[in-house]
This record gives sequence, structure tokens and C-alpha cells, in this order.
Amino acid sequence: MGTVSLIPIRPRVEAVHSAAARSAPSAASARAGHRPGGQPAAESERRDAARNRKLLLSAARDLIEECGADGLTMDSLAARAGVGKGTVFRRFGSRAGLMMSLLSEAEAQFQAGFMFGPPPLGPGAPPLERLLACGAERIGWVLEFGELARAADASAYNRFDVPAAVLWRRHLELLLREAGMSADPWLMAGALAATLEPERILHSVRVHGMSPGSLVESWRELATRVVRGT
Amino acid sequence: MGTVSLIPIRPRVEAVHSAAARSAPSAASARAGHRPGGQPAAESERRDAARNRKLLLSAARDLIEECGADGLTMDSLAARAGVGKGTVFRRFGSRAGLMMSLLSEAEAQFQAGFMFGPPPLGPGAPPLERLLACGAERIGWVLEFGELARAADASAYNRFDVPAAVLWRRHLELLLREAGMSADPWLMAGALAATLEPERILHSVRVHGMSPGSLVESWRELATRVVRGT
DNA sequence: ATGCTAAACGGACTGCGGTCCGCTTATTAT
DNA sequence: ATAATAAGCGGACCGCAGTCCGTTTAGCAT
Repeated sequence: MGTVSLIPIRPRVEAVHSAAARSAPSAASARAGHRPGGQPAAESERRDAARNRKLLLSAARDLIEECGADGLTMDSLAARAGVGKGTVFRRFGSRAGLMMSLLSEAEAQFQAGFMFGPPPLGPGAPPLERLLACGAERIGWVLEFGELARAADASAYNRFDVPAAVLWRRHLELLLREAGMSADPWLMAGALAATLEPERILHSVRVHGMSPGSLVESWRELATRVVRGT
Repeated sequence: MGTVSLIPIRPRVEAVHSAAARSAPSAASARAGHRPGGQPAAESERRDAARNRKLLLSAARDLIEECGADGLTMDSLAARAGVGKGTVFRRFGSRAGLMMSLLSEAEAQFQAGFMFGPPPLGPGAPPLERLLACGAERIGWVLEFGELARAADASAYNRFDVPAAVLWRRHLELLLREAGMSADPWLMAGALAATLEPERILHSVRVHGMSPGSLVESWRELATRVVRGT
């Protein structure tokens, strides 16, 4: 036991959701291309699989428009798309995986903004300004896609280790380092990221009626103080 | 409609879990005493009910010791305690409610510490010192009871509005005000509270191997900077 | 065209949290 | 003691996420 042979079939899910195949990760990741960022999984996907993926994503968007993200069930999705339930799970691995796939375009755009976009969001501006800008951007993003994001996080035991979350935190960490942060930048980045989690932001807005502006203002205060400290 | 008459039976759950009876809260809370803090619900609880509650709590502790908090299922609990499943839900309302009941003693002790205990945790010390102390205390508390706390939070749609969470946030808010916080203290308190959430802390420790000491140190840095800003 | 094989498929099945509702029992008034 | 009644009880039942495994099919080699 312990060798790779214990992975007989390996369904082609779109992203790395669970830390399956704990051992021998090199051998496991060597075979068959997990497209890390996007979902098309370009290299080799059977026609019917691709067709069903599109069908499912489209049906999911329809259902969410009708019933909201929380109202979408995997059964209803399968029925609406006219495929079996097993197919849904084969494609997306889990409900959270499905939600992530639905988010991936918006997520990619957001990432592109702070990584390659124009200043002050993208590179070129001083770190504190970038921090303020990307916080504001994030708040707006959450207000637009938060319901989906929350559904994607929900019950994901490892929501902090999902690629998008790791990248976001790393970005904050980088900015803190550039700003000369003396304390542990990884932990401080985590603290800042915690502030901007969808569930919390949506709760502030929807339950307590906070305005987006006040959230942005609060982020400005927080980020400024954290960076000013050193 | 809209009057109180739509609450025919009212099961005697131990705490206010969901925001039921949205309207006429005064009339609703007027009849029959919800002991706000503790669970005994002293005034009028039938003998068998009290016996079963103790049975259930004890069985729950046993099961958690055997299988961990995540391994406890409501069915197994009912079976172990020798009662029907309906009884479990009548007592605790939900899985999260059960976990909160299990936590309530530890929670109360924690609260007593920062509200009435000796300085620097309790009143008497300057606000920043109290903030540092209560953060450290919280981190230790989470490391001890975090698994339960996470199970109590999990899937609680309104985990932020649960009494314990509200009190904790209010305490942070109070300290910030005393420290002369110029920005919105409620939002800043939320940001600080987010940093200390069980799920995040446990993730740092269990997945990334951070030491409790580094977490405390990081909290010190964060809190200091936030307060120093004004 | 034909046959082979790995991938994909579908839907029955499991386990869990939570609800419902008819039955039982503790408590209180008479 | 007895009757009335509200609280408590139990377990069948539901909806949902996620799994399993026998069957079908796309893609390729010949």
C-alpha cells in the first residue's frame, strides 16, 4: 500500500478541492493536466463531458437566478440540465466546487485587477495605496458576487487553502512586506483577509444595514493603521 | 396575523437560536422565562425534561470524547442517551444549539474573565492592555475549546448574532471606544473579532503549524497598531 | 468498419440534519 | 382520587449532499 495504484479512476474535477492522494503528490500530479486556474481543462476532455459541463453551468445560472444560490440543489440542477446526479459530482466534485466554477470568471477578473491592472490597484502605486484600493475593490466584489462566494466557502473544510484564497492572502502579504511590515506578514495578511470575508461583509450590509461606503472607510482606517505601525 | 397567537407550542430550547417571532418581541419575551445566560431554564422545567437534558449533555460529552465533535451525529446521540431523536431537537433546537450548550460553561467563564476578572483582563487596566490581554485569553480559549466552537458556529446562518458573539464584539468595541478610537468602533471591533475566529485560528495552528505564541504576538501587533492610530 | 478501453454516465443508495404529528406523562386544579 | 391540559416524547419521514457501481459511449488503433 501507499503507492499510487490506489487511485483507480480519478474523476476529472475542475480544481483541486480536497487534499486527496495525500502521499506521492509528485507522481499524482504528474499524470493528466489539472489546469490550475481555469476550468476548461483544455487538454483532452471528451465531447460529451464538455457539453455537459456547459449545460450544467448554464442550468446552474438559471436556477440561481430563479431560486438564489442557497435554493439551488444538486438534484434540481441535475434534473434541469437533463443529466444524472453522478455527472454533476463528477464534473464539480461538490457543491462548493460548482459554486467556485461559477465564480471563476469573476474571480479571475478580480485577480487580474490587482496583479496586472493599472495603479493604484495594480503595480506601480505605493503599497499602502494599493492596499486601500484592493480592499475597496474586494468589498465591491463581495457585494456583487458575495452570495455565490459564501456558497462556495460554506462547509468547505479547507476554504483557506483553495487557490483563490491563497493567492489573495499572498497578495496582501506581499503588499505588507513592501510596506515594510515588521510583524509576521503572513499572519497579518490573514487578519486583514478575515476582515473582508464575504460572510462578514454581507452580514454587516444585509443585517445591520451598513453602507458600502462605511465599510470602505473602515478598511481604510484599518489598513492605514496596520501599515503605519511599521 | 402578526399577533402572538401564532406561537402555539413553543418548544423549550435553551437559547435564542433563530430570530423567530420577528414581531412583537416584547409580548413574546414577556411570557415564560428564557434564562438568557445559562441553560437550566430554572423556572418550570418538567422533571423528565431536566433528566433527559442531563442525560443528553453527558452522552454528548462521551461521544465527543470518543469520536470528536465532528463525529457526533444527532442520531447517535439520541441512541446513546436512550431517548428519541425528537427529544434531542426539542432540547437544543439544532446541532449548533447543542454545541453551544456544551460550551456554555466555558463561554461563561471566559466572559466573566474579561468583564469582572482582575486586571489586566478585567476592568482597571488601560484599554490597550485589556485588549492585548483579552486577545491572548481568547486565543488560548480557542485552542482549548475551538473544535466545539467551530461546530457551534458551523452552518449557523446567524452566528454573528448569537448572544455570546454579540457580547464579545461589544466588549472589543467598548475597549476601542475607551482607547479613543476615532473610526467606527463597531466595525473595527468586527475586524478584530474576525481575526480571532476559531476556524481561522485552528487553521493556522493545525494546518500551518503556527505556534500559539506567534498568534498572540501577531494579535499584539495588530491591536497595538489599531489603537495607536488614534 | 470493427473492436478495445478508459472516460463518462445515471440513478439507486447512504448518512445526516431537521420536521411532524400522534401518543404519553408530569403537573396542577378541583 | 380524578380529570384536564400543556409539556414532553419518539420515531417515521423529508430533503439534501455525496458515494457506488453497473452500463454506455467517445475516441483511437487497427
